[in-house]
Amino acid sequence: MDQHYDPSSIETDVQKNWEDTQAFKATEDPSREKFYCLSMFPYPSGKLHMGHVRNYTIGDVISRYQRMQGKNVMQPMGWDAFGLPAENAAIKSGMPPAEWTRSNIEYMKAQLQRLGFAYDWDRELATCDPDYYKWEQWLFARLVDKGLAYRKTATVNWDPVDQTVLANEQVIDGKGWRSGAIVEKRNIEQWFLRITDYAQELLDDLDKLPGWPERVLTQQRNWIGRSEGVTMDFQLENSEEKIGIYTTHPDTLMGVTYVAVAAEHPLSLQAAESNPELVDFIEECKKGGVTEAEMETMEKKGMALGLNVIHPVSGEAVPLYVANFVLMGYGTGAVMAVPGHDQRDWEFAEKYGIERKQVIFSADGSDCSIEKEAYLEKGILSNSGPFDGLDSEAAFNAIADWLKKHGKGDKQINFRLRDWGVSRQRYWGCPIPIITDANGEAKTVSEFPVRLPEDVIVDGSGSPLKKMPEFYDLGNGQVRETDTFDTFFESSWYYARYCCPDAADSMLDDRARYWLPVDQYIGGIEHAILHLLYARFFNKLMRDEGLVENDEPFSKLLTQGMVIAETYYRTNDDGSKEWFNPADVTVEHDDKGTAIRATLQADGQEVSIGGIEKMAKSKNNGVDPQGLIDRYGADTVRLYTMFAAPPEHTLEWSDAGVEGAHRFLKRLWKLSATHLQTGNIAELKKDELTEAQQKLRLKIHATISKVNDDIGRRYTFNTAIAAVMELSNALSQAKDDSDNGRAIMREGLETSILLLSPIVPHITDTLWHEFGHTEPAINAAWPVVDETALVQNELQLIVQVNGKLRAKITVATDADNKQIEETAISDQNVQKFIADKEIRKVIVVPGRLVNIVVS
RNA sequence: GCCGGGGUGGCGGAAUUGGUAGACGCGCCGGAUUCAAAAUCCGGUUUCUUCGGAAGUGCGAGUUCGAUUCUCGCCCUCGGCACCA
Repeated sequence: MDQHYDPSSIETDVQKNWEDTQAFKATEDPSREKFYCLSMFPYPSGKLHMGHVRNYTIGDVISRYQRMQGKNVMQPMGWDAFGLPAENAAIKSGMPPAEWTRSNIEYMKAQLQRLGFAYDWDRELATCDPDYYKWEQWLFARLVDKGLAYRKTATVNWDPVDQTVLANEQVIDGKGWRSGAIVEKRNIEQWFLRITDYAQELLDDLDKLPGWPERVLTQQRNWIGRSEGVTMDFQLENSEEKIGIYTTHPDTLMGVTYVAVAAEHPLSLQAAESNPELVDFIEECKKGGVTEAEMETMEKKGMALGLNVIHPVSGEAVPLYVANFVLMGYGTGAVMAVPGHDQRDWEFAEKYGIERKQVIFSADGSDCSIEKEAYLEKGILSNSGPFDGLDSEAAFNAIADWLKKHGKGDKQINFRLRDWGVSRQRYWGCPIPIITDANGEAKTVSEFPVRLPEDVIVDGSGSPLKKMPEFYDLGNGQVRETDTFDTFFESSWYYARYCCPDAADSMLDDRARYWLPVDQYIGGIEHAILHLLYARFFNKLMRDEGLVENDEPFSKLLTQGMVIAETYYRTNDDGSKEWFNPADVTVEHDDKGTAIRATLQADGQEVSIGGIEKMAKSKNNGVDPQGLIDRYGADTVRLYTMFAAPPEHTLEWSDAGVEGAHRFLKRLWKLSATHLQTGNIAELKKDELTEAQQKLRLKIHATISKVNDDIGRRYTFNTAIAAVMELSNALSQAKDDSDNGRAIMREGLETSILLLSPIVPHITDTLWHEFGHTEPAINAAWPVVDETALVQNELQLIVQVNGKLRAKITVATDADNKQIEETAISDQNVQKFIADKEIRKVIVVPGRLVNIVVS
């Protein structure tokens, strides 16, 4: 065999062999245990970035490991092909989005293949293909029929210069990204899906997902935001008009001293007609930031409307305010305010001199004063008329019952989650299959797909569809919808379509019921809420349509961390920063290895070392995977990304680390080549092993056991690799030319090769053949632990005195505690520390340590 | 402001159930090889030290024979957030 490791030639050969033998084609086989491993599909933006490489390597390692465990593995790949970047590229280059997207797909597919991922490419799909999107049009039509999709007016960002709707990310500081014009809010008719109908189930079923990270579950729970409370009406004084409010603290109802409405509330707008000051205030509220962080920290402001409302229980009049912290979009746009028991209300009352009334008192007599801040604990009611003496919990029910009995309110469960607006006033997306007739009546189309015209010019002034009567004008006053779906629509069900990508007569078929749910889903944490929530919702919609049987689409979820890298910059005269790519910078270190100086290779002059940040165009710190693959081969790139950090952590890019990974592969190659030169190997005689040989075999089998746990259960690929590195270090140190010695070397090398094969599949497959195997490594059985190799006659224990390490002793495996104690105490160094002291206690932890406690 | 992660050598990280802190890799130092360099190989590498040891996992307490691990308080940092009544 060649003494020299040449990744590019072996990787080409191995990949060709996989392709020729259709090695990763997945076929349904009910007699075998299936394993569906899915990595989130990429948006075809042009070329792969490091985040993709990391994501897909993780998925590939899991897939290949499961395959070697004997499972029937399916790992597909496809393209999230609709979206805004294609339109932006079209504006810049004039290339139609379809063409741009398809050429990107072609290039990126070649990159994925070059990395050697074990995909079943026969299942490839692109969401911009009519054969794909026709089925979501079909499903949408079903949802319209069922009343789960409906049309209502909603607000969008409107660029008055470009005459187009803008996505949130196209609005920068309130201005259009291209025109710079001040963005306006416009109300237009849009389609919504009733995800709120599924809010409770989406919440409850989170409990069925123990294989999801806790923080994703928490984020989803918070997003759904279930709360139990009470709705009730406050009547306007001297009027028939009522204001509905929602509260989660009805127990504090008797402490209400004012009611506040949102700036956009009808009552507030009405009052503004005769109050110019109020008009100004409402305008001011519109301008303020709307993020949660801004809201929580901003000054609480309001204005009295000069009206009173009647307390539903006491009949007292309390003032009505408009306040900047009340949101029109949530609940009823009005709140009851209890300054005594809500900190925000307390601050508002303090500012405007409104009465604070205490109605909850501590049960145990501890301080519950509301002089300095609101009292937020539960307690006993007082100053609450008929409800005095009840505790908070009992009062919740008693007050709710009272309101219901008197027709003034009722219990209600609220969700933060709102219905999903799916209309986008965009071109490059799936057409919404709706036709509006001359009477303004919307109906679904009956033939699918509604094809998106692809031969168009995108100039940035609105969707081309709106300028194509041949698309929308159907005659007789019938008009086709020109909006397209939110691209989350496509990504909400692609995982199911992979099971049967060629199903021509239905959205899904029996094959989906074989493969689903996805056993392992891998993707970025940035999708923790929206994509994963929508996909879960779609799964339930498809289930209720009889298309799938499972309640949840993804049994296990792994969220990989970001890829980050050092940044380098120079500050220009005008204070702006120019960023330099790490590849163009040389870093000098001091004797300890601390970076002290960085220079630009081009001019040799110094550059500033910035922080370590997420790889991004804006900081020019991205590392192009292609260059690394060309230089080191796919295996090295795969090995480094899996070795540098556990999958959930951020991964800090290091060129030196890549070198190290490459060095390891070279050593493995060399060690194998050297061993193979020693010729034929006799069979191992297990009962004639020397102590050193036993030790080495123990290391081999302990490594198998460790790697099984690390890859199969913990997904800590970095420690699995470290374990094999340890084994290979031990093998290279063993200089043993005896028959048994060479047999153990063979065993150790073959084991290392198979254990590493999910991670670095090309070099291992090549070596596997060099070791005389005719079947490819992907079809080899996973190494099995030889339990007899793990048996030890003696083991090492550590000896502590008062918890401090003082000696290491070797004892027989079957020694009893008394013998162990004696050996420990008689140790010379231990004696030094216990000499003239009294032994108070000896703790023996079997197989681990002895701790001698002395006074 | 709220919610959720983190904090261990010069660096990335390891220590899985409370039991040898720093595995493995990088970097750095020394040596071998070389005309020389690259590559490769061998050895060393937490800090302090009177060379016996001592200290040490963000800071301060606590529980324990024993704490990176558990509890309480604080500091820093990263991520998420839709004014959530």
